[in-house]
Amino acid sequence: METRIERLCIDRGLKMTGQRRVIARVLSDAEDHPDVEELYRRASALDGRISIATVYRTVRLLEERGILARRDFGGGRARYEPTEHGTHHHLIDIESGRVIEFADPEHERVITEIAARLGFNLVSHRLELFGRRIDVPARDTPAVAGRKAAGPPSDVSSRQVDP
Amino acid sequence: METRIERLCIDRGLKMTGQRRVIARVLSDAEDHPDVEELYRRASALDGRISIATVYRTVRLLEERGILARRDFGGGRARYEPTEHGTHHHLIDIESGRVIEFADPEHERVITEIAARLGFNLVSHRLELFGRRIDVPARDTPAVAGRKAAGPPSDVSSRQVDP
DNA sequence: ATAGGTGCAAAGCATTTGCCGCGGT
DNA sequence: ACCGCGGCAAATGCTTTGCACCTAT
Repeated sequence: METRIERLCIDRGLKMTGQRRVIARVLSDAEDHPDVEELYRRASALDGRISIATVYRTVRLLEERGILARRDFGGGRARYEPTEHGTHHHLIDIESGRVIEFADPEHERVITEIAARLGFNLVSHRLELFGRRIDVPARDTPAVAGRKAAGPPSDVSSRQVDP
Repeated sequence: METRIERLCIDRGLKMTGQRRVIARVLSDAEDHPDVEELYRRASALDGRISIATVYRTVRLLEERGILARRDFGGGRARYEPTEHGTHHHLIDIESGRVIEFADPEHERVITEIAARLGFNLVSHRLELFGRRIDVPARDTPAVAGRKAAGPPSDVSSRQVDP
C-alpha cells in the first residue's frame, strides 16, 4: 500500500526506487523522531539491501523538498520527523529523554511580536523546553502510555512520542 | 590587567596558564558569539603559541564550570558566549548571519506555563528566532547557515552583536 | 535510452584524545 | 616536586562523496 510520504515523493516527481519506498514507509510509520542510524535499522529490517549512505541521501533530499524536518535535540545526531502535523515544538524530559510535542498559539503570538519589535519578519524559529516531570505520587499502576498531565484545560495541544 | 573571565577562573581554582589567560581575555572582550575557530584566530593574534586543541579544551572546561554557554545557531560549529548577562535568546538575521540578543518576560511566563500544563518543571530551554529585516529592500543575498543543525527553531530588551 | 539512484569505501569536518614534555602552584 | 596543562598528530563520530554499476521512467 502507498504510504503518505511516498505519495508526497511522487507528487514532487521523485523517482521511486525500492529503497525510497521502504524509507518512506518507515518515516510514515514513525511516531517519534528517529535519527539516521535508527531509520537505517528500521529500513534494514524491512529490506536489508539498503545502505546507510542512501538513508542519509534520502533524508537530505526529503528535507530539501520540505517533506521532512531536521531536528537537533543534542547528542550530536540529527533527528527527523515528517512536516505534516502543524507547527509544534518539543519538550524533552531530561530524565528519560522522552520527547513530547506541543503547540501553543500564545507562544506563536509572543515571538512574532518580539521579532516585529526588533524590526524583523519571523521566518522560522526553534523552541525546545527541557524539564523534569513534576513528581506524581507513585501508585499501584505502573506509568504506562497515555498518562495525561493533570492541570487546567488549556489551548496547549500535545502529542506524546519517543520511547 | 586581569579580565573578568580570568577572575572567574581563579575563583574556581583553575590553574592560570599563559594560554588560558589569553583565551580568557579574548572571551572577556568578545561582544559576539565566536566559534572555536574564531577564538583560536583571535587568541593566536595575541599570543601565537596556542594550539586549537587548547582552545577546544578550554571552552569545554569553562562550559563545565558554568563560565561559558555553548550555542548552536546552525552551520555545524558550536559558538560560545560568557554566561553573565541574564537570560536572553537570539534572533538570527538569515541574510547576514548577524545575531541579536533579546529577553522577554512574557515569553518566559508563557513557556513556564506550557511546561506546567504538560506536567513538567521547566529546567532550561532554548529559543532561537530566524528572521529577515523588515523594510530593507533585498539586494545581494549572502545566505549563511549551511547544513547540519536544523534551521529553526513589550519590554523587549536587546543587545546587538556579531559582524 | 538515459538521467538519476545506489553501494561501498574513502574523504570531510568539527571535536576529542593519547602521548609526552613543560609549566604553575 | 607534582600534577595538571599544552602541543601535536592520530583517532572519533556523524555525514558527505567519488566512482562504477544499476534501474525507474
